[in-house]
Amino acid sequence: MYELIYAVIRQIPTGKVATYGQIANIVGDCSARMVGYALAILKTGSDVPWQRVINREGKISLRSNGTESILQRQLLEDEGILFDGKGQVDLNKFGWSGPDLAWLVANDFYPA
DNA sequence: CTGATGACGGTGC
DNA sequence: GGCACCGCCATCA
Repeated sequence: MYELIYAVIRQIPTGKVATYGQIANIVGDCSARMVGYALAILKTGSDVPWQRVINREGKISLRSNGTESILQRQLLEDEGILFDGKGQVDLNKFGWSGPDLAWLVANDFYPA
């Protein structure tokens, strides 16, 4: 059911990040909460780069656990994404512009 | 079936 | 600029 959301997230290139709202806007048929929930039920070992999805503040969203946020940050830094002193990502620099138009058309995401 | 919850976001104060 | 509230809708109890 969340394949649609996962498919979009998989399009995020290495070294870029996207916000929940961005994903929701691309998918179009769901709210930001759905994106977050989709990642919440995502199990470890998935091929979905969930670490590249952060909130609109450019910060890593804490799960109920909260400890994995550290891992998420390390994964992002390993991809070349830098954090400022407040642990935030510069969306203006690492923000994802969205998937290729060709990909959108191929997946029937083309905006009406 | 009904009510509560949540990796969020936008608006209002 | 920071904080409180409301809306979003699939999942869970």
